[in-house]
Amino acid sequence: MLSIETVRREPEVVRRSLERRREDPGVVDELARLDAQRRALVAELDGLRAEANRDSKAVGEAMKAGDQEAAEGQRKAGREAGERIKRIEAAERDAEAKLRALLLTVPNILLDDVPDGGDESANAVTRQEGEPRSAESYGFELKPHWELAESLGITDFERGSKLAGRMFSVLGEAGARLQRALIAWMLDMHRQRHGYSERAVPYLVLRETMEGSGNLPKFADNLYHDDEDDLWLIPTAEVPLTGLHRDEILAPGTLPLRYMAHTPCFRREKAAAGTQVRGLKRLHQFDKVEMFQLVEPERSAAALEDIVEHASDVARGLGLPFRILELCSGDIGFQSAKTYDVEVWSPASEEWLEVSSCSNCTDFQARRANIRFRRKPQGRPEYVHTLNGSGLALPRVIIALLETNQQPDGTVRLPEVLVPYMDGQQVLEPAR
RNA sequence: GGAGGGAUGGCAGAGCGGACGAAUGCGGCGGUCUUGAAAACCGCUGUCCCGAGCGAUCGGGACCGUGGGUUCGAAUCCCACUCCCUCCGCCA
Repeated sequence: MLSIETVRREPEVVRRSLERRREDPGVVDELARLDAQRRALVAELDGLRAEANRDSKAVGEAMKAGDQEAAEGQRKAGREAGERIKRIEAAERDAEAKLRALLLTVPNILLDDVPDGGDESANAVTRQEGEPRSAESYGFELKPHWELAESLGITDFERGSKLAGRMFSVLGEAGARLQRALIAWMLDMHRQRHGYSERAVPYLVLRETMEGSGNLPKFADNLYHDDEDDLWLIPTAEVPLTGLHRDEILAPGTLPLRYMAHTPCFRREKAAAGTQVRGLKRLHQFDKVEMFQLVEPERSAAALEDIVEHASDVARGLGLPFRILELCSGDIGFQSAKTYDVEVWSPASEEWLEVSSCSNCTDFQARRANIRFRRKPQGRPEYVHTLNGSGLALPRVIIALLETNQQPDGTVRLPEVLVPYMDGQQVLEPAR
């Protein structure tokens, strides 16, 4: 959520950011109108309440003085003021609710250094590591991951669909073990080398928690929801991790905070309904390791670079060629002020797969979730900046791993770092 | 699911319907003392909104789990809800 003060004082900044996102800047005027309306009501209300407070006090004094007549007069005045207050209060509440509802739909203000562009074609490749090999260079016919995964016992899509419908999978023994190894290795790396503290969080959260991270009210369509208890299935661990310090004022010296969590992620993928995506590339439920940071505002730009590096370390450690994309203004998500994507190479389909999206959400989520900090014990509270990044999304890592390391006989070599996590196993072999 | 108890400032913990943004203690900050530290003593110490000022700050308003109600006036009375604790039942 933007600060209404920003909208009031620097409307042109907000407008320019919306234009760069290819969104309608008209909301800015509507916000200004609602804000002015609300402030006028607040001023009137405060005046009336001051008056009513004086009346009440006068009743007490008159009674103490034994002047029943004066007390009754003041009592009547207070009663009348109370009635007016009730009316204005209702109007003020209404104005405030309207303002907030609209404010909740406005995306974060982009950082200045975000490259301009309308869609993903304008995203800039900032760096690449490892050579993305062509399918041809392997010297044998590469199998696409969905074939490898089925033959190696990584996936069992038929049974996945039987259990839960389309875009769900069952991981077979090899897949389940491989995923568990990857998760454990990633978490260990982020803890030991990058200083993240692990959390195990709820996968179902309250509406307020979803609002805090920015997923509601705007993106309800993409979320699974339990009507009976109004609980929402998380689309990413970013949601509960953002909620962790909701309504808190962090003491001096607390920041920066680095959290990570492994969770399943649930996405309705409504937009993808009807599109043909094979295998593990797009699922309604997938596992992910998520990194999350809370930092002082002046440190968030550097922290974003750090997170990208932490995500890169995962791809690097697995020996997967990857590249970093700097998203352009039109492609950046709602909560984010600046985003980098990390993509790994899929040699069989010869395409880059997004395995991580690293975002600096500045104070946007902190404001919604009301997460503040103090620089000094008696200092004024300020909003923190929040950042998140996948580290990494598991199904697509598995895709790249299988395709990149496959051998002519249909087996797949495992990266060295995973061997200890796989009980010494070095090669995945077709299940019989 | 049933019965009972509770929710007050960073923490602990008081609070006859008016003088309560709220005693007291602890903690924190600043100071006195000290070579330094501790102890002792003194002072300060919540958040948000509106308005004024470049600003230190000042004026007004709101907030004692949340939402409603009674009243001229609610931390205090009434109702509903949420969460926590204890006991019973059920359960991985």
